[in-house]
Amino acid sequence: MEKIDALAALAALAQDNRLDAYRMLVQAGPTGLPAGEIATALGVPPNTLTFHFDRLRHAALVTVRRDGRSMIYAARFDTMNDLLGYLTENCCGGAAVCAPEPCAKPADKTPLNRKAKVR
Amino acid sequence: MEKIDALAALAALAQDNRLDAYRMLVQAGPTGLPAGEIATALGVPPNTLTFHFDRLRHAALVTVRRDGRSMIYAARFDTMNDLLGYLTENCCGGAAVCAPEPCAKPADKTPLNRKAKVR
DNA sequence: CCAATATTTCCATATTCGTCGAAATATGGA
DNA sequence: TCCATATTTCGACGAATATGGAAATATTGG
Repeated sequence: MEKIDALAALAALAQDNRLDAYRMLVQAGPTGLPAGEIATALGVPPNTLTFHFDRLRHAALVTVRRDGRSMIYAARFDTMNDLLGYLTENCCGGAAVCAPEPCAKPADKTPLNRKAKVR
Repeated sequence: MEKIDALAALAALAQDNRLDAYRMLVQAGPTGLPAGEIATALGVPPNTLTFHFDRLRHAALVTVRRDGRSMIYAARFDTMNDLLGYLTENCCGGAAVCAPEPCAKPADKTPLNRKAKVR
């Protein structure tokens, strides 16, 4: 995942209503949920939600498909995985360092992971 | 990590200059880097960078300490780990589902992870 | 104390963001 | 076709963001 894509995904998730909507979709699984159901559950007017879904869609975090009169939104799990990968690689000193424990790291000044590609 | 903290961390990272600055700090390790060095490297005026560091600091993503005339900023790896944990738990259908593969999931309509705590 | 260095605070500005009323569009059913 | 339902598009608004010039603050060395 490129930096610009990670930036888009982070920005998309960094908003209350969007994070809530996205989490509902994640729990709903690949089946997805109709827009109206989410609007009702979150107490957000449908047009406002459309705005937020656009953001999530442009960040490749959700997909849409029409089912009758309803628009069914579903989470794109692959993108979240890519984002996690990006954050682990680029923003956590490498998975090996961060994944297991609260990040033990060397005390010397040599960068611990030259291997991490910096774009 | 609470939802509000995750939101703050996501918002803090969802900006070009801040993401760059944070990544520099991650690579620098616990030793950290002086503000001026980062300002020069990124080509951002020092006062603008102060603004961004404030955001990162309020999101608990970095710490500061004074060393002579310089302010040394350092990444807080623990917070990034918490964020990754939050995203995995709440936004990826549970680590067990997402970590290994591009998220294979059941086709039935039963929510796959009732266990995931929703705050 | 004074000058130089490093960073922050204050302030103004342009841009982007989140929100929602109102109208428009799409679909299914009688 | 006409109506009800579901969602989007349009337009406007206040709030929050990102930016940087200018001045203020803190620290070191002479």
